[in-house]
Amino acid sequence: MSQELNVGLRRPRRRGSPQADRVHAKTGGGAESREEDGLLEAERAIINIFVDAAQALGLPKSVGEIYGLLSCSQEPLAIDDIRAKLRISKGSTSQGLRFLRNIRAVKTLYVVGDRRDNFVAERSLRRLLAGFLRERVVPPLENGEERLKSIEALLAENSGEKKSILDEEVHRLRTWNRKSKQLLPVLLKFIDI
Amino acid sequence: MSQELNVGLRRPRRRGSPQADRVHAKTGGGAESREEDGLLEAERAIINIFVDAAQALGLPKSVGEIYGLLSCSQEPLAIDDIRAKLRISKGSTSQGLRFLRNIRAVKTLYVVGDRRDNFVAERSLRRLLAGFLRERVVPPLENGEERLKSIEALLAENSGEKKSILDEEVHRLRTWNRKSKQLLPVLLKFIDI
DNA sequence: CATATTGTTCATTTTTTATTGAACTCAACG
DNA sequence: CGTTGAGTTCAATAAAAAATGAACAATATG
Repeated sequence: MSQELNVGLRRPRRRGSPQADRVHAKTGGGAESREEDGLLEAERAIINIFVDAAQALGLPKSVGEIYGLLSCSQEPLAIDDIRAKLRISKGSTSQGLRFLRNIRAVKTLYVVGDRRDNFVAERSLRRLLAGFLRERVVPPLENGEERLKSIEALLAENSGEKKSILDEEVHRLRTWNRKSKQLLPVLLKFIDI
Repeated sequence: MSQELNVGLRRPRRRGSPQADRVHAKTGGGAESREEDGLLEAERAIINIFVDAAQALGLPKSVGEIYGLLSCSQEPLAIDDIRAKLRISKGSTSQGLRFLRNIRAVKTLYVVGDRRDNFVAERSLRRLLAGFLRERVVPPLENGEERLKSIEALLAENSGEKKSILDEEVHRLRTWNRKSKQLLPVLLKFIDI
């Protein structure tokens, strides 16, 4: 792609040949329209929603695919089921599930007589959000305070004309940091589903 | 980088030779430590905070650099000032400023006797957030409703075993969508700075 | 108008990120 | 304990995204 910011200015476009859509393009096209991978067209459309959401959050497409698939599935799925249905590699599947497990977006379920790990999607938006915040938002915010301290230290040994504006800037960033941390519980309180 | 998810599992690392840090690594190292680019070490550290924030939001590094620089600067800066201080290309600067203008994170300021566009950073977190939400969050949410409608249409012509679970799934996604839209004003009300 | 100054565009290049799959570890099972 | 099945790791590769900079407006200025 060219210089495009991929930042909502225009629609992202593929580079090479006009290519199949995500989650394996629909082939035939009957109303039922099943495929070799056993995914309904509607399922693929739902998965695409999660793929887009993942990309909006800066997560790899495969993470969105996996969560989307599990989210559409009543039964728990094992890694190899997921790999087969999505036609992605073992590695991606393993990595994606690891990430999703970390943020508690999926959990493993014990299935009697099955040695494999079986996964189900966390379907509560509240718990999903909580996991994401805990793993991905809180750590940078906590880290922020330390960074601001070290900037203050740099500024202390300093006395140029810029010092006062930078002091202000640090103060403002600290306020932002504090406010953001306060915001998290509010989010969770508001999202009650 | 190898398979790494870049997703908080581990620290992201550069690939090539052990390289200079962002915003041009500090060279000499005295307490004052100015550089050819005229940036104080503390300024660079602040800019780095914005670079990290940009990357967390899935925005290019250059966008973070530009906003960070403007945010540290008392006077408005013209494109070429920004380009020179950050040592980035004209193209990146222009694109980055366009994006920042779109989300109202910077605004142009008329300076008498100066033909050039001069930029200042929006320093209110509330307004910053409002712009980001309006430009980057609301459109996908609005679009979501349409996508759900078309999925319902697909499901209507369908009657397999999967139909009921997918109906449920669409219903759930619609609830998520609605809740998310309701959340936005709450955010803005809470962030009053 | 010619010319200079400012800013944008976009093909190309560089950098970063994601995916793949063969080689591995680790249990469970017989 | 060897073998099989499940899952992870990670070097290599492919794909996507960002940065560059020359060519191109567009506008002011003399």
